[in-house]
Amino acid sequence: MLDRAYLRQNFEEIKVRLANRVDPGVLEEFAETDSKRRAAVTEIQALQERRNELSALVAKARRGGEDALDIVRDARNVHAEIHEREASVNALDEAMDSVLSRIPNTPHATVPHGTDDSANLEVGRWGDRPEFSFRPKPHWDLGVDLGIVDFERAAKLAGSRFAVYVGAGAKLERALMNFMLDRHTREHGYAEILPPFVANSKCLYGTGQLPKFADDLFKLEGTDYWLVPTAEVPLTNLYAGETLSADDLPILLTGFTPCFRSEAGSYGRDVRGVIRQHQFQKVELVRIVTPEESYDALERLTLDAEDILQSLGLPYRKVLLSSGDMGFSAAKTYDLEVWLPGLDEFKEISSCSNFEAFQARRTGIRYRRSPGRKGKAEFVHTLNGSGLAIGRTWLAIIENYQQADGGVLLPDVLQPYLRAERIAPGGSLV
RNA sequence: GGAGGAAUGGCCGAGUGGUUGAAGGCGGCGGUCUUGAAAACCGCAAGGCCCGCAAGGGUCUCGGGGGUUCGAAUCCCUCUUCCUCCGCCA
Repeated sequence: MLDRAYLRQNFEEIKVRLANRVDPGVLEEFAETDSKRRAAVTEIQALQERRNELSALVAKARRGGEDALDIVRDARNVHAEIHEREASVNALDEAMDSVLSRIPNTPHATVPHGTDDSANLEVGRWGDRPEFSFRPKPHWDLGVDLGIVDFERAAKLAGSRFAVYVGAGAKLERALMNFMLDRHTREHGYAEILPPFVANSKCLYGTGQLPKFADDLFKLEGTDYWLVPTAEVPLTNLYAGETLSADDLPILLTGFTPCFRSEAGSYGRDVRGVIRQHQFQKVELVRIVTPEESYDALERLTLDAEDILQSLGLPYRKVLLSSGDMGFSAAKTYDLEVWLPGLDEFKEISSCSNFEAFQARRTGIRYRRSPGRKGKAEFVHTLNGSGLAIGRTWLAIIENYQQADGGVLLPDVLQPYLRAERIAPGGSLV
């Protein structure tokens, strides 16, 4: 969330910056709630001051051997009045939290203004699209023909939008997981984390999925557990509520999890293949840094994701999202879109964002510049990005490396993991 | 799942109803001494919120929430987490 005082003091400016991102009514609700709350707090604090004075008088009188019954009577009245007003102060506090949690992050100055993806800016392109002497198949045909993915049997287990990976398909998924984690830990300096695949409400609130996007999540009935929609949730919340020292930063974390998304409201979109699933696997990158280095960190984190695409020889483009297309919590986002020859389009495979202090405020991650207790604790900046979505990498590989005979070549870097050079037309690794 | 115990500031640890926002120690910061460092000694140090241009004032905070009381770190209820024992279990 945004800082309450900062929002109050820069209200008109922030209103302009959030133009395409929030209903103006929500900002008016903030201003109104804020002034109501402050008036109520001021009142109740004056009453508390009166109560404390009277209590001190009672203590003094008792020490002098008097009973001070009249003072006690006054104090009792003040106590009752405080009690009465407490409820409305609490309600205003909650209203304040509620309205603040519905206000998205302010876009960075370098973010293009716009209402949707049409204002996005392509900032880079890498790799040559493969040329085929035949018409390249989409992965759903290719994968099913090879027998390495099975949608019909997956439907028996869990329904639509699930996949069962079989044989070389399963091994390819596992190889990608290992390759990505190895690369990020060995070459890019990330620490590997294997977190729980469920998280509680507080964590999802902290990273911004709740309260607004509960419909996108799976919740475990009768519990406060949610299936994680991304490893961003556990990795960022790892340090929730902690005050770190400057020496601890930057913190670089990578982790593999399955990601579970209800995909409510996406009926009819990307229904074929493994583009949009209720469960997909992903290796995530998280950086926790000081405010002054967060934009440099965004560039580096994005390059870490790009390195995976380049190592795998997958052509892609890099897109700077417009203010209208960015996620709720982000201040700046790059999307990496991989080329899919079977589908004949670029498709998002990684989304790398700087959240500035937005998530740090919600999760309570602070740090101290100078050691010890001297020096105020400040909020850190958090960033994350996919490094990469494994399911989409899987399909990008089979579509880009497909051969005329129906087989698939394997990128060099994966061959040691799979101990094979290609997937033969029958689906076996050879 | 059952039975007990615990939770205090950066860390350890006192504190069972009235200047205790909190002794003491460690750690931190500043200083004296020293060529420098160490040691020793002296001193300084919590955060949130509200009012205020400011100086400053007020209020809340001893795991979270609620209650008793004129007054709660201290008494009661509840939740969470951790520890010990029992049961179950990959």
